[in-house]
Amino acid sequence: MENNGNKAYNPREIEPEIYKLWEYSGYFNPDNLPVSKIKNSKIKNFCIIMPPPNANEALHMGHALDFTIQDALIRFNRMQDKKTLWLPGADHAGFETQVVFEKKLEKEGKSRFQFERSTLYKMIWDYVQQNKHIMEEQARSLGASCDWSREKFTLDPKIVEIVYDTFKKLYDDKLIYRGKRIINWCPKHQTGLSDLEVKYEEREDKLWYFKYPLSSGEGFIVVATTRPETMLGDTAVAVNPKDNRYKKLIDQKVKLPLTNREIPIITDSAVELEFGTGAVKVTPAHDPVDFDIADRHKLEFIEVIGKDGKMTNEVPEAYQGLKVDDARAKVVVDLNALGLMEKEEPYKHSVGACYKCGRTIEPLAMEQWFVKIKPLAEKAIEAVKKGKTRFVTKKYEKTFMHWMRNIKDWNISRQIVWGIRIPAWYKNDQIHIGKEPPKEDGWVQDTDVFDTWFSSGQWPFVTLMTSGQNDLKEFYPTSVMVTAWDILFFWVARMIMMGIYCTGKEPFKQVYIHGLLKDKYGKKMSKSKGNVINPLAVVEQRGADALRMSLLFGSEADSDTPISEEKIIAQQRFANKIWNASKFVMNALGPDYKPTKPARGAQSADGWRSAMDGYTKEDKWILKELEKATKKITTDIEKYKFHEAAQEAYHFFWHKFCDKTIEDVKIRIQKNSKDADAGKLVVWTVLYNSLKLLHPFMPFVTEAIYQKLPSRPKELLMIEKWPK
RNA sequence: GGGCAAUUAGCUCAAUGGCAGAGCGUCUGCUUUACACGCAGAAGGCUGUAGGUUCAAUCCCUACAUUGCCCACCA
Repeated sequence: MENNGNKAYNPREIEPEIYKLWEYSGYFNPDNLPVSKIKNSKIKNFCIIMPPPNANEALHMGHALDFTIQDALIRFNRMQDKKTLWLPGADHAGFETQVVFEKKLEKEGKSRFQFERSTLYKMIWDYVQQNKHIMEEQARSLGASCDWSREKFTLDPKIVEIVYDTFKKLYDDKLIYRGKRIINWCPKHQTGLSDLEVKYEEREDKLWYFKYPLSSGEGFIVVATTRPETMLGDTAVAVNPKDNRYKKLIDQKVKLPLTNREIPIITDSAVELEFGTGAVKVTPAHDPVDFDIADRHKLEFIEVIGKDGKMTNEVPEAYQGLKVDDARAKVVVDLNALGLMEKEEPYKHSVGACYKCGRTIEPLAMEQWFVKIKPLAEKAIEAVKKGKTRFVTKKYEKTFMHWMRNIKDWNISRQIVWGIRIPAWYKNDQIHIGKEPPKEDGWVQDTDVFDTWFSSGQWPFVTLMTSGQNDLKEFYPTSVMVTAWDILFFWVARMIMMGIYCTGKEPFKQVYIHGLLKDKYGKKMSKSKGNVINPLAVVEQRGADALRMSLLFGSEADSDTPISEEKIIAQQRFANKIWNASKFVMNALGPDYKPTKPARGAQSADGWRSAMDGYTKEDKWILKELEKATKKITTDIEKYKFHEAAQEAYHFFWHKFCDKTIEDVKIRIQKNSKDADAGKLVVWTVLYNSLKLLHPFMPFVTEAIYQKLPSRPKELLMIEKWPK
C-alpha cells in the first residue's frame, strides 16, 4: 500500500480519486442500490433533503458541519440496507443574493437602479450559475454522497410552477391577501422585509415631550415621542380610556404645531397609562401600533416619509426633501422656538435595523401580499405536539412552539427583481392570479417577487415532486431535516406549515438542529471578525476526513461548536494513524490473505470468536471491545450523538486496537509463535469492522484502505453492511 | 419585559446518582523497520456560590452570581 513513498498519509492524492469511484459506481442514486432490486415490502427508505446552500458565495464552515452530519447519517443508513436518498440542491436566495450582487456592483461603481429589470435579472442569473457549480464541487470535495442526478434549483421551471400553484391555492382558500399595511422598509435596499429580517439594536436616544395646544386655546396636552419628525403626519392624539387625567379632554381638538391641521383627541386601550405622559401622538402611516389605532378609529392617513427615507411633499415646505434625521432635528428646534418643548430626556430603546446593512428600518404603509398564517401555524403546532415531527433536541421544540403561538401575518412581497415574480395581475380594481394574464388587454403584472422563504418553505415536496415519478410517494415525509438553529423560524417553521398545507403531511419526521460554529475563543465566526476558517483550504491542506471528524469531535452539536486549527490537526493525525495501522496490518497479512471460516461477510466479532479456537486472552478482549464499540457507535448515531460516536471510534481504534492489539500481534507474528494465525485473523476482523464503523465520519481514508483490504467482500465500503 | 442555554484540567469541550474523561498544551524517557502526524509514562480538578432531596450529588430540586443567545409594536 503505497502513498507515493511517503510515510505520512496524503489525502490530496487519495480523496478526489475515491470520490470519482463512488460517483461512477452510481450508488449515490438509491435506484441503483442493490436493495432496490429486491421486491420486499420490508425494505425501508431513508431520505434527507439537503438544505440548499445559497448560490451566491462559496461554502463556509457551517455548510461543512451541515454536510458532515447529513453525509454521516446517509452513509450510516445506506450501510444498513435502506433505500437511501440524499437530494441536493441550491437556493436562488432572493434578497440575500441580490444584496451580494449589489455589493459587487457597488465595487464596480454601479448601482442596481441603473439596470432594467430583465438585464439585472440576467446578470444575477449568470452570477448564480457560476456559484452553483463552485458549490457542487465543494460538496464533492467534502465527500457528500448525494444523488447529483436529482439535484434541484429553486428556480427550476417545474418548481416555480408548483410555487405558483401554492400561491393560487392559498388565495382561493383566502389564506393570502393583498393589503395596505405597515411594512419594514429598508431605505438602502429599497424593499420591504419580513419581521424576521429586522434586527433590533439597543440605542441611546432621546424621548422628547411636546406640548400640543388645544384648539379651545386653553392649555396643552403633552405627548412623548422618540420620533419628532413623524409629528408632521399625526392625525390624532390618543389616551387610554381609563386615564382619569385626560377625561375632560377627550373628543376635544388639538392644533397640530408646524402644520395648520386640527386633530382629535381619542381613546384607545393600546395606549399605556404609565408610559411618558399617557398621551401618544398617532401617526398612522409610520407606526404599526398607530396604524391599528387609526384602523379602529377611521383616522386620516398622511404619508410624510417616502421610500427614499426623505420627507414627502405632504409636509410643510420647509421640511420637504429633508432626510429623516435632519427633519427630526429641525422639528425639535422649531418646536423649541415656539416654546412647545416641555423637556427631553435620555432614553434607551431598541430600534429596528435591516439585518443586512444595518440601516434603520422605516415603517411605511404599502400595498403588499401577506400570508394569513395563524391557520397554517395551528396545524403545524398540532403535528409537532402529536410527535409527527420530532425535534432533536427538545429545547428547540419549545422555542419553536413559542414562536408559532405568537406568529403574525407574513409579508411575502419583495421589491427586488431576483426571485420568483408574484403571479398576480391587476386591472383597475380587479385581481387575477395565474401564470398568464386574462386574454383581454390592460392587465399588468405585480412587479414584486416572493420572499425567498416562500418558495424554500416548500422545498421538501417540490424537490421530490419534480425529481422522479415515485419519489414523493416513496420518500415523503422525509426522514430528517438537518439544519442550524438560526433558520429555525425562517425555514424550518415555514416548511412544516407549508408542507402540511400543500400535501397534508409533515415534510420530515425529525428535525435535527445543530449549532453554529465558533472559533477557539468562543466567538461566532464571521467575515467581519476575520476569524473564519475556509473549509476548502482545510480540505486541501489536511483532507476532508480530518475536517469532518474535527467538526463532530468533542462537542455536542446541538450547542454552538468550536472549531480550530488544532482540532483539525488532531484529526489529521488520526487519519494518518488509520492509514499507517492499516498499512502495517495488510503488509503483515499479505495481499492474498484469506480469513479462515466463515470466509465472507463476517458480521460480528462474536461470530468470529465462537468460530475459532486458539484465541488468546488479548484477542478475546479486543473482540469484546469491538462489540462494545459497535453497539455504542450505532446507538449514538441513532440518537444523533455524533460527538460520542466519533470519540468512541477514535478511542477504540487508536488506543485499543493500535496501541494494544497491533503491538501484541506484531510480536506474535515476528516470533512466528503458534498463536500468530489467530492474531492475523483478529487484526483482519477488527480492521475490517473498524473501517465500517469509521466510514460515516471519515469516508475517504476508510474507503481507500478497504479497496486494498485482502478478501474484501464488497466492491465498495460505501455499500458494506453495517456491523451489528 | 418574557424565554433558553452554559458554568468541569492551563485552553476547548465530553461523561456519569457511587471510581470525573478526551483533544491540544506542559513535563520525563524513547530515531522499538506501520506511524515522531509516533511510542511509553507523568503532572494537572473540593465539577461557579449557597441551600435542599438522597445511604450516596458534578449530575436531581431551589435560590444566587457570571456569561452567551433568542423572542417582544415601551410611543
